Amino acid sequence: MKDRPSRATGRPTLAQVAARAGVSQITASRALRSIATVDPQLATRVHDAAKALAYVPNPAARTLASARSHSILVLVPALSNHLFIETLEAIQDVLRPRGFEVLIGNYHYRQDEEEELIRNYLSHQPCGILLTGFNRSETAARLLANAGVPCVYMMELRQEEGIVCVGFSQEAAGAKVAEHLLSRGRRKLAFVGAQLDARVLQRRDGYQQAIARAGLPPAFEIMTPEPSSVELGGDLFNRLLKEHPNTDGIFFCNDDLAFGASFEALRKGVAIPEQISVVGFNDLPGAGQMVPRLTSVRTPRATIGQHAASSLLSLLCGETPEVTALDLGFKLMVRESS
Amino acid sequence: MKDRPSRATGRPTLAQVAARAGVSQITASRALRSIATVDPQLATRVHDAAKALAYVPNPAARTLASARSHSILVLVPALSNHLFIETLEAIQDVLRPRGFEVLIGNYHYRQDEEEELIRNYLSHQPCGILLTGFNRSETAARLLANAGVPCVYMMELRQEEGIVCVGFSQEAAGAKVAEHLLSRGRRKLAFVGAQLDARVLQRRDGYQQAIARAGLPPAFEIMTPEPSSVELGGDLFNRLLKEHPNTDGIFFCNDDLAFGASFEALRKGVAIPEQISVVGFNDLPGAGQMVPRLTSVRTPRATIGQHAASSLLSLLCGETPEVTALDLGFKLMVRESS
DNA sequence: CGACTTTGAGATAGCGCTACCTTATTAATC
DNA sequence: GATTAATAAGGTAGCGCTATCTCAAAGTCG
Repeated sequence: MKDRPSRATGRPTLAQVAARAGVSQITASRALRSIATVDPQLATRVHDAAKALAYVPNPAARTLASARSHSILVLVPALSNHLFIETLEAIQDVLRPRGFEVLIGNYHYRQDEEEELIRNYLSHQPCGILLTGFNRSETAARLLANAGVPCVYMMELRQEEGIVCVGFSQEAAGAKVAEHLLSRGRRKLAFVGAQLDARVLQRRDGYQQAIARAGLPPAFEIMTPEPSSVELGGDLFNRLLKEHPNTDGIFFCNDDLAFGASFEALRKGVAIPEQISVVGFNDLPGAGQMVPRLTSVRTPRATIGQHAASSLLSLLCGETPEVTALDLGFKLMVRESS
Repeated sequence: MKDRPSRATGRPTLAQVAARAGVSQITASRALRSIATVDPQLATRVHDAAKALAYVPNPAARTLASARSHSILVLVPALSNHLFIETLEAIQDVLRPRGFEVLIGNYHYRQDEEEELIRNYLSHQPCGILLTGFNRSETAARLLANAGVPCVYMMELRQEEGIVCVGFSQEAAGAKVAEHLLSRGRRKLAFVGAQLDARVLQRRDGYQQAIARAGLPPAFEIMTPEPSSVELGGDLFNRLLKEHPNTDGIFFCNDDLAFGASFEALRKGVAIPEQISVVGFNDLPGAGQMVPRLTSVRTPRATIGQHAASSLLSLLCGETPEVTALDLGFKLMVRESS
């Protein structure tokens, strides 16, 4: 048994820790991984030795030997949206302290890119994957299934055997917005959506259904696949005013669009909320400072990240959560704009 | 020589590729890594075999054997700031197609957290590191130096032997803002800064120096270490108006603060730019849509990421760039607010 | 109380690659 | 034409860990 520092990094190896603790290498390995079958007294000796040598395990060696890394892949459709940043941060706050490394994959709302990322990152043998929603290519889904890596889905809910997900009902949120606008006496409603991912469409559906339930004609829809931006919000608002000048309530699929619309309204002298009520989505920082302060749906994005990460940890321990579809709800923040 | 699929992933191994190509494993390895000493004809055979088997190298094995991974660590002070997201995206656009994996470390503007991230990620033996600015703990700097990993510094410039950096002069940008406000006839200037990192202070210095050069008294400063936010911008603006009601020009250290101030001004009826000129920094998306449209300094954050990544790649090839401090400049976007 | 299980520790053998050394082949030099 | 130098391929031996098997010691039961 050799016990010398690592060739490359010059850092101590497990063999050195074992030698110092006076145990075999494999016992040291087990002790450091907190595997039950090691005597507590020996385990303490090993931990002391590791601390004294400032031992840090070599992740590559660990991954090669065990065929599973300690990294967790998180796939999000965008980083430019503050929404996912907060989710990511919450995930990291849970996983990093427990010794997991978080790999971030941004697929820019593109299925082919997501597929490519999955293909690439699977070669790193992640021990778990966090995914956004359920809408992905057949191939991507098959890759995930074949890999046999535990997955947790975020943002959307689905009651299905073997699927663990954390989110809220996008439909219910859309419905809530419709009910709010109706309660304000608005009757000529519109929906403005961009970057039409599954969740935007679900919100739209919930919104329209609530309007239908109230016995009103469907909301006019302006939808574009372009990426959302403040600027686009202004453009779509102008288009809406031109096509349907008597609109009195608008649900924007996200706050960025609503911000842009608000600026245009200020500029054109369109009175919000007197002439038109405006509601956004996500309650991004800044929504409460807008002029007028923007009504928006606060989504539990940080909490979703936190619970998704925790659920994944449970799965890694072999536990099966009793609640497989965790609904964290949402909150309509009513402000001046409606 | 065994040539069977990987135990864990079931995926083909290098041995299989070699067998199929009728060469030794090491030759296959060299061919796939494009090492010159292999016959072009053999190399083609190897590449064909790899393609036929859909071979993907095992990064853990590669890292363990070569004591160097194919991952590049990028350390940024925040993800919540759109600025760094754009830089990150540009970095990934350069590095991912070349087979490098990008590891993102967010240290939340905290030196101790940066140090911890460096310590942690060095165990993954990254082949290069991209850092933000030069301001870090002694320990962090020593860790980096000892690791012997090529580094490129972003956002700030420093002419120093052996340091490769890509950015722009924060001082010059600050000075440019001062000159612009002075050219608009503003004489009672202020500087409002939050999240006081080195770059904010450099902008402030440049701003004050330009004011001094014009023979005017220094700008009044409101500075707070709190994280920047739209809301904070409004608060600091109100504080400034109370303490120095005759201020006629404000340089906000970033756009978020300027946004918040603009909203407060609208709400209070403070006329921008008639009563006070306002200038932001970074020219975030939305600055051009604000009411009034915000004058801001457009920073080359995407280009910085792109060039920093390219420079790092050069260093990895053993090349030494002739320009070690690449100044990408900036552009003052003059709009309605000034 | 002897056969059986349980438990904790160690020895061994890789994981899938690449560094390094060695050998075979060809080119270059006097 | 013998010696040296350059070049290209292969053999071998790990990288630093963990899975798996083995074995001794201690507990359990009818």
